[in-house]
Amino acid sequence: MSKGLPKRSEDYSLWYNELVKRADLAENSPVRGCMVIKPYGYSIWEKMQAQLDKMFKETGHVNAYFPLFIPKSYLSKEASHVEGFAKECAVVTHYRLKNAEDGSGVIVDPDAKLEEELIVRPTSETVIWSTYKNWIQSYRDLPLLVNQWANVVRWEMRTRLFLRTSEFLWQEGHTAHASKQEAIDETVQMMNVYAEFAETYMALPVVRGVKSVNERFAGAEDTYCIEAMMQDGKALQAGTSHFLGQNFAKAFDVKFATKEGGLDYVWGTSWGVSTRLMGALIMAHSDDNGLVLPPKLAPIHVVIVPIYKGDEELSRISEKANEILAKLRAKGLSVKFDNRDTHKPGWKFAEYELKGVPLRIAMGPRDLENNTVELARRDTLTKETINLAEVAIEDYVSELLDTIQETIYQKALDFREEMTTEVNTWEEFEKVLEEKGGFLSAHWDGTSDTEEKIKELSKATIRCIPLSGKVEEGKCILTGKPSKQRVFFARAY
RNA sequence: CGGGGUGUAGCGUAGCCCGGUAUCGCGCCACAUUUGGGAUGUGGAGGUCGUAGGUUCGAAUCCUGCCACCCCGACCA
Repeated sequence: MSKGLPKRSEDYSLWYNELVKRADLAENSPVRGCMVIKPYGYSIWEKMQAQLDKMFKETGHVNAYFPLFIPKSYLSKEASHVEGFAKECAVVTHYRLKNAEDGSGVIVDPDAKLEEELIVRPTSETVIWSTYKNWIQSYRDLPLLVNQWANVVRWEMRTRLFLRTSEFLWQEGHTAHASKQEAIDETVQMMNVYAEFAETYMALPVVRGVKSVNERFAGAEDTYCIEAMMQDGKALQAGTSHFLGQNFAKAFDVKFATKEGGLDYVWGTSWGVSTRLMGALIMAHSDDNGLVLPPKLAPIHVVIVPIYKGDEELSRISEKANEILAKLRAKGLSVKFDNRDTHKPGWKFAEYELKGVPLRIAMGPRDLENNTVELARRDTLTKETINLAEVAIEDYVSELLDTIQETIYQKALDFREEMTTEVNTWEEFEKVLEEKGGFLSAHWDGTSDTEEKIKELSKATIRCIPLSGKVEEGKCILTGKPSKQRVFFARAY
């Protein structure tokens, strides 16, 4: 491994790719478009999962698991849904291999062709709704609030670690409701859960909004989303929540007996976030020294690095270090004491910076003499010396971690604000997009044609119609037709 | 899937134009000296040059096919 990461300012995507690999988050696999998520990367994902799962349970959802394979016929039941996914589905056609007669290895046994081909799920609406048909008879069975943690496959042309891979991990919530309003409320609620997760845990400020018709989920009536801004000025969709109307209920004939004695189709929602959040986390906060992780998602909060000459000194430092370690752990913090003698302190400093550990405590003979430790913050790269007689280290560290979490969030928020520009003419739009990037808050006439045209001309898409957006009369940036609200445009991942 | 680029040791590379069995750095192993920001020295291990063919006495090098990866488009979370 060579020193130093590529600079963000020189080659942002190279920086990202290298960082993902060098920080031991993930690597490319032998299978095209798929990734190996390495233990360190996976432990961040596990922390995300744990928190999200808790939030889902708190809002009344339960977990279940549905099959990986979907009969081909299911996918064609909802017309716009097929259209949305057909181009990127992996298909299972056979169920057996055999040895080639010429000894060249195994081949697909042509006699083992499946009666009906199976699709590797690109998303599970179809299997789940076909199951819900049996689970729902009466309004008493509603609402049905189910989530599943799973992998899905979308055969992507161009892949990038975490941001877009052919197989990825995610959660998909699928709910069924007796009324339209209740389903809409659920959709909005889950968007808000995602937004809260992003902001509080990932320290990632997001814009809550609704997708335009072009950008919304195939099969949905409305797609709500959270959009984040990356350091290179490109937007990234961090989560989506869909109001499905009665589309899937009608496609899979899911009806229920109403309280009033009638029979009606149920109302559905689905919502998901994926390992793509890992990409967002990396691109939002990290710097040229490596990862910067918000304490709430960092697998290791604090690393203690001893500086010593000889075994005797190490054992004296270890004794003190273990005391501190015990105190910090008692506070519920994840602490690592790196007493490996195979690497020098300087090497370890660089290593933990690369991996984004929020706080580093260094302890050497001088500290032992003075009863101090050196505390270094990953986010600001600043150091301070703490006198252990004057402050309770566990309280100090614990508060500092909270400060770091806030600082990272605030920095990302400031950046997002700075990268959000109101534009009023097409010339301005093109200029800002080219020279600055970021979100462009602009008027749009509300038609798909115009959106399409803007995309062709500028490569920018409507990221969302912000829920907190300024409602004001204006003229469409491209056509000059009347508009009632500003929407957010950006080039996006 | 279109356009461009790259495949040489675990990683990064030189050599390719001009054919003669592979260079350097990092990492790895051993020993010694080191340890408050990626240590130094000495010795050592490690390569079917992406892959399959072809040309040739001889191919990393020339030719053809295929594969993978990267960048830019179209598609998407």
